[in-house]
Amino acid sequence: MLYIKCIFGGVKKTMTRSEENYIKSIYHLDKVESAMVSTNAIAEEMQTKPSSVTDMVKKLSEKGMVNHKRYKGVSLTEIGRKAALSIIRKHRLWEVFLVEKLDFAWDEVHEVAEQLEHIKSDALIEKLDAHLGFPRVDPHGDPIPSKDGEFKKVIKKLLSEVEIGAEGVCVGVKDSSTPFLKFLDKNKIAINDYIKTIEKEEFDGSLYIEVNGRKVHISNQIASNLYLEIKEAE
Amino acid sequence: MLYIKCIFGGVKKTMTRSEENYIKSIYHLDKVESAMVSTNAIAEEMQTKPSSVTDMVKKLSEKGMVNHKRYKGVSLTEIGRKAALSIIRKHRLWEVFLVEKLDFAWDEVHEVAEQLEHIKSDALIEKLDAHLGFPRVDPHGDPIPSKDGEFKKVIKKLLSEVEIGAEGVCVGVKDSSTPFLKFLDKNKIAINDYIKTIEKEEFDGSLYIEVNGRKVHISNQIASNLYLEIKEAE
DNA sequence: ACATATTTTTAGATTAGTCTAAATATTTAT
DNA sequence: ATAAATATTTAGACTAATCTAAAAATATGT
Ligand SMILES: [Mn+2]
Ligand SMILES: [Mn+2]
Ligand SMILES: [Mn+2]
Ligand SMILES: [Mn+2]
Repeated sequence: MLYIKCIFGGVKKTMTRSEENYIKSIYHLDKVESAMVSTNAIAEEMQTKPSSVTDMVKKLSEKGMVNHKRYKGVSLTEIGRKAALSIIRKHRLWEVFLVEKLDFAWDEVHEVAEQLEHIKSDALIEKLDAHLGFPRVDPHGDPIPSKDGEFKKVIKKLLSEVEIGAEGVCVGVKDSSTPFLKFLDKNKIAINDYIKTIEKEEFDGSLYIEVNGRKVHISNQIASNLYLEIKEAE
Repeated sequence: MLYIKCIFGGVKKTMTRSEENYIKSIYHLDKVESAMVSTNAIAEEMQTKPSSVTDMVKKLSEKGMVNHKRYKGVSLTEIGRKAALSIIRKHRLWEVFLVEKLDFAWDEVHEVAEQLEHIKSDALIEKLDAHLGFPRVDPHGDPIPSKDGEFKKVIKKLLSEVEIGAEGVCVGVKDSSTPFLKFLDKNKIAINDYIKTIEKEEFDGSLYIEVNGRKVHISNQIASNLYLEIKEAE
């Protein structure tokens, strides 16, 4: 197994690729549910078996990356959270690189970034960050954590959940799957477009909207996967 | 273990990171000795034990990447050679990227390229190649194989082996270690500099040369690690 | 409350890659 | 040509990461 030293929040830890993938999964699950993360949920996310998860969770727990209460689930420690953010930072910076510099489409970058995020070199990621002009968000609108794990909180709401008449900049997608992103490309809806909600169809919950002034009719499923930045009314 | 399909010379093969590193080592050893490569030589190159080499060689042999005669050593098959060149291509393209785009010094890129060379994505490496303007050589002057394993043969000679009075462009280094590259930086000797040999010191074999017109005195050890492109006298 | 269903953990096996120590083959030197 | 030295392979063990099947804990429904 390949071990290379890295620094997370000032604490030197060495993690295998598998450990990193688990930590990242746990982070993502932790965010949406905010309770303890269940073994089955991790297994589902990682496309693996619950028994494998139990094994890995034990190891991560011994390393101080997660808190584990038998039969009750896991949560990230501060070190684990920092580690997760470090990997997410790398993943998103590489995604920016692939789209901005190498001309990949935004639906093609995930698999490669999934590999690149594990390259171990602090100098590399800092120089990459500079080369890209210190981007704040990735091609899908997701924020890029800073070196020490901070990130800008965007006040955003799903298009399906804003009141009719609301308007704002499209700042992200919830689903990053190829079919969805390709749909958006085809319908010329992109990050940073200005969107107004015009009317909601009672029957199917579909939405009449304006994208940069152009009228578009989208299903409720589409609307449930697009984020709008909402200006707080003062 | 992580397996991702890749294409080498039209033949789909999946190789682990470890297999790739072995194949690359065998390729490098094969080139200098051109006889069969010995188990101990591979163990030395890979910083591992002969018994581990034997195991891996068996696996590579079953996969059709090397020919193995028990107790006699190994040589690469055509598929193995193509695989090695594919990895070397990636390694050197990434080195160019690190130096040209991310501002790494030429003595800092090897370790990171050693990781990046294993990223599996044909699209990635083709787009990277284009992004870099299809470079023919890496920062150390080593040629970059084309997608299908061809590369330009440079007629080059070690500075220590050319006759006195010979002159030509410095096209590469034999040793790529940090101390040697830093020495060259310090003494302002770089790839593409024009070098003339003036005189050889009988006593220690050291060499008086001119680098872009500037007089420099270098030891025989330095001269034995610098390549000059020699113009064939017609 | 208690039986049933679900979730989680344990036990034991498997594969890749490595190691040490011992056995075997080859090379070298007398 | 034989013995000694060297090189290579085999045998057996170890760790990391996974799996299946079975056991144990927790949650759910009536
Ligand atoms: Mn990954
Ligand atoms: Mn993304
Ligand atoms: Mn490598
Ligand atoms: Mn190089």
